[in-house]
Amino acid sequence: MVATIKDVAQRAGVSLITVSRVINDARGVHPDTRARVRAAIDELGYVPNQIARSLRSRQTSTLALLLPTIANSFWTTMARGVEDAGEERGYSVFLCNTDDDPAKEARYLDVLLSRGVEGIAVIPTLTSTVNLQRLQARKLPIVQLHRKLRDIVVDTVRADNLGATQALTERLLAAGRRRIAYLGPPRALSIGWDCLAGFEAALAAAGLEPDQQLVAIGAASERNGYALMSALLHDRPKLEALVIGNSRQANGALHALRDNGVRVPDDLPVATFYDIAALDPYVPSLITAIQPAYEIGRLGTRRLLDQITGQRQPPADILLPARVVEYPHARDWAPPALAEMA
Amino acid sequence: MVATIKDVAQRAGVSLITVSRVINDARGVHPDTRARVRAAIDELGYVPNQIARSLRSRQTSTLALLLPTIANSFWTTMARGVEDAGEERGYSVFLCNTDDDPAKEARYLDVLLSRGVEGIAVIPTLTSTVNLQRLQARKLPIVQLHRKLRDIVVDTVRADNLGATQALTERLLAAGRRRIAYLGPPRALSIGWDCLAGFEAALAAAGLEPDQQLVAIGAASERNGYALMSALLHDRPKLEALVIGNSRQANGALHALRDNGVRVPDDLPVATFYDIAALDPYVPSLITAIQPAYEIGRLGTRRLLDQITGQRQPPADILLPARVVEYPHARDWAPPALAEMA
DNA sequence: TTGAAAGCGCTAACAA
DNA sequence: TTGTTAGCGCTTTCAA
Repeated sequence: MVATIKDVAQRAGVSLITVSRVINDARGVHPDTRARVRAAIDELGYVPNQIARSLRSRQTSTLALLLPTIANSFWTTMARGVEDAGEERGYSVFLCNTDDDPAKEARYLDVLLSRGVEGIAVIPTLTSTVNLQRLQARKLPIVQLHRKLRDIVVDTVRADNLGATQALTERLLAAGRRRIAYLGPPRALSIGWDCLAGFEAALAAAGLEPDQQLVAIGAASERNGYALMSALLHDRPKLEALVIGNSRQANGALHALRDNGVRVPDDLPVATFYDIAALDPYVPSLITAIQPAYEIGRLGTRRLLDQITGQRQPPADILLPARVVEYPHARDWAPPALAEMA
Repeated sequence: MVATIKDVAQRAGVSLITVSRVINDARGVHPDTRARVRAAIDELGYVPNQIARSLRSRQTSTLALLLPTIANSFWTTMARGVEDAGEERGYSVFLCNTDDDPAKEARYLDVLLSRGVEGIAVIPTLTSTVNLQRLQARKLPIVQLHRKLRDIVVDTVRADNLGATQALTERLLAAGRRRIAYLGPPRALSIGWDCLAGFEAALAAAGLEPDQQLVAIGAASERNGYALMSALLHDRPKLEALVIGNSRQANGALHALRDNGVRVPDDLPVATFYDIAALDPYVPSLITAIQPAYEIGRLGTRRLLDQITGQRQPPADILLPARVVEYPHARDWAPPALAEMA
């Protein structure tokens, strides 16, 4: 059998509680006693049973992250921020793939409640409100990441999408473009609303009327990006530039441009939300806004941990700036000299 | 306070154990009683405490996956397979980023042991052996994914890299190429060894002597892929084709080819391990072997769960076939007709 | 079909 | 500085 605290106590010739104090680094244990207990722990290969500890102390040192899917590097970059922030404070994280399905999300919440997670970071679906209200009723600390539901008041950490889209648009304006089209996700999403607002703000600042004929809005899928782009090309051939508010739509739109013989950026400069680094010399030159996925996860989780440890602050909506860069940009590794090689 | 089994029992007018039987779907409870208990559960919003349950029953219904990093879609595709297989049987999964650091791996193992995970799926580092032996000493079920350590006997599920590299090489041979170079990771890695063996097997089957001057081996990084490729181009200008055994090296090598004005595939056809779908119309045409990451995770976890539930079979080394495809390949979505659009 | 008693491994509260 | 007692919420064992 696996060693318990009792075995350690016997071997060290002390009581259970003394061992407990040693493994919890509590003060008030004589250094000699401590050393004896430590020795016994090593000899037995004792590992404290976190389950028993949790049952008694009501602390599990676990968090959960509900995310659309782990099979997408944008979300997992964020997840990595969550994990790292958790690890800093001794917390483990359950990752749960909701597939953006509220029912699946609800099922996971039961599991997570039964496992006693101390806080939940969530990238909510459009209709997560009821699920999150249930958590609030239990007073479970929550933080929203990346997306913001309006009908609920909780800490939120996300990118400044309005500012980013405004910056993207300004780059195109600065290059002398005027007939700028916009392609983005539905306004019902916080992101969709913000991106469009940023686009319009930039136009307004330049003294331009937004032309509704140049605004194409639809579901944030690759397929739909292709469709919307095709329609724009068909109806409004004289585009001078393009802003895209979503990276999946951007993929589809780039396919459509390619299929229609439109070269990027020679025929049409494109500014978009995007984050791909793998094969950058082959990607067409783009102006891109890179959302701080890792920082969103990390800061959000720190706020969550602050809630858990009782440092409750009023819920805030925190916006982190996106970085605007041009692709292809410099490699993050330098090609080594030939002489360096073995 | 949160409702416990005791509250439910009181409300339903039965004993604790009867409630326990209901939530565990045990037989031998009168339908009427069952209904009464169910009603009490709903009224109180009772969720069983998995911690208490685990302490008593010694079952946590949790697994762990130790992987290099969650911020890489190859690993998370595999992780998604692990999660889905776990969910099928009611298991939650802890994901742990080892960053390929055995010390970090060891630290996570302590946490996982203390949390009572019932099994561990691991993508081992080169020097994980000691860590894994510690688990074996505790009789904790293990499965290795994707990589195979030689010094330890446990279930392993991975891609048939030998067969895949052989198939890649054969494609180039079938196209009439003879002076084929090979660029891959160190032989000390199971993958490195297998890929090189597959390359050589294909040459041998075609009656060709492998030319050691055309074989470049080094660390599996993008930077190193660039360096190895540059050296090959410098020393052996008359290459007719290229096989690459690792996707990070492939990225670097493609950079190097581009920087040296070598067009792919016109000047040099390239066959490689690769898995990128995002912007395929822009990626140079490649022959690629796609490893079944999801299936590796899923099958491996099923084997792990079989071990846990006592269906122990002798440890096996299971090879799943890789798919060989040519990039750019067909989109997995069809562009919609313009008429379809709103 | 139902229940009473014991105890999983640990820590909180109190005592010496 | 060290120890004793009780009990976290549940399931196992045994009994009715």
